[in-house]
Amino acid sequence: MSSVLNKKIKLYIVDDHQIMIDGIKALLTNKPAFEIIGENTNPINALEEIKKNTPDIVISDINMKEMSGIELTKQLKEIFPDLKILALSMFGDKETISEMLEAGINGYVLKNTGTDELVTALTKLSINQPFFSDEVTTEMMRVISTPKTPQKEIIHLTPREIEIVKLISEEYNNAKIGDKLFISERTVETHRKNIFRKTNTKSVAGLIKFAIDQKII
Amino acid sequence: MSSVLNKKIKLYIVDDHQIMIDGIKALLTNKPAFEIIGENTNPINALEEIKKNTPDIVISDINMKEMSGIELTKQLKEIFPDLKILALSMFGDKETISEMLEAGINGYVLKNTGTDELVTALTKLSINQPFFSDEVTTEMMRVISTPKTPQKEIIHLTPREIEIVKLISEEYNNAKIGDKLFISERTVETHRKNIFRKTNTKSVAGLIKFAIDQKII
DNA sequence: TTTAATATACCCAGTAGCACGGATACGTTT
DNA sequence: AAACGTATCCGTGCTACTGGGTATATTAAA
Repeated sequence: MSSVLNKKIKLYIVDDHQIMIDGIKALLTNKPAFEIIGENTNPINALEEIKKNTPDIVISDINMKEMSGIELTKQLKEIFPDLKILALSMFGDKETISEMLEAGINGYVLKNTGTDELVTALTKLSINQPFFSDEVTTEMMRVISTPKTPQKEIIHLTPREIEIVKLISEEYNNAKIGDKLFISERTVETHRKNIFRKTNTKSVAGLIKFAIDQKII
Repeated sequence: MSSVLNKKIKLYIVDDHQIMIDGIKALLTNKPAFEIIGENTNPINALEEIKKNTPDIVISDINMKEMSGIELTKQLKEIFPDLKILALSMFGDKETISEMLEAGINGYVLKNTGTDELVTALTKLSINQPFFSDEVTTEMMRVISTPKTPQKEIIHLTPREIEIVKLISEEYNNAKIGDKLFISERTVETHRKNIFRKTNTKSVAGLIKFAIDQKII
């Protein structure tokens, strides 16, 4: 704690939106514990600046044009494992939270939560404690408590099979598919058989639904 | 212009995100031409406050929990047709822009554009001129220049045909469908034929994609 | 090196779906 | 009332797909 009292906590702000940066700065003007040593609307430039003049905490948006906050976090953590990173985001969806946690985030605050929360988060992070908005925590709990993953077994199709599926979805018949791929119609039939077996479907109808589900088409 | 010089332009800020409100306020602190007479993170409450103490310009976010900026704009414009409304949004997608224009928006600024732009927009609006961010303008031009709408003709399937489509999508074959609907397999085939003709598809693959597109399944 | 997976190809028997016929019933328009 | 469009129904053949095998060359993994 003593170090916290003796010297200011150096902050660096990365956010696509200048207004958001200004908002954060406005919030912290009357908080002498914090000192903003830099800001940038471009995460790539921010990365370079942080390398030269390293802050204690980086406040970063997640959804940015040039580079995602997830990527930025990964790169920063690789160079400065002790650097604290506070994610600031509009959304608190499962995937993003999971990815940010894996990247090594120290805190996650939703942009629509109270302003005090930001200060609380920064204070926590400065004394090596994590901080997450309630909504984020709830989402995290939900993820953890989910009875494992629905364990829908991963169906693996070979590259060739995926090609065939795509052509089937484009309404080609077996003969045409054979022509297109320079293989015998018999071979196409074999691939079809294997595909239906693997995907547990018994008609093109089911196959197409599978393909859409798997984002093959 | 004289009125602008003589008295301050009264602003009201509506945004889900307190930080964003603070950012806007910070931006305008050294702009004596503007006076912020109110702010709210809840558009419904904002609507009530604005009714009581009406500003010259309302700066509003578009994507808000309780009520969209589009709805807020409509309601405000109904009561105060001369009230200027400046939309502030993360995104500049076609649909949103169109809807906002229909609602009677006076300006549209993207949150990730420069801070000066906000001041420019407010100034323009105060002298009864519209203002739109370049990105928004570009998108608007694109919408207008688009050769009409792709006019995808509405394909009408009869209730019976829709039933058939559903059953096909569930991997039933013609015989089973006939059994289920108490009709001959031949009749099912006729329906199929007509469905393929109407939907301009030539295999189940295309039909399923059509059905998903049309939200039949 | 043996094993497993992938991609290729074929045969054959059975059948589902398609093309091409034709038919009846019902409502709308002229 | 006649004409028209739409929805419903049915039969006959032919073609394409299905499902059961078997087989080989290549590559990746153990």
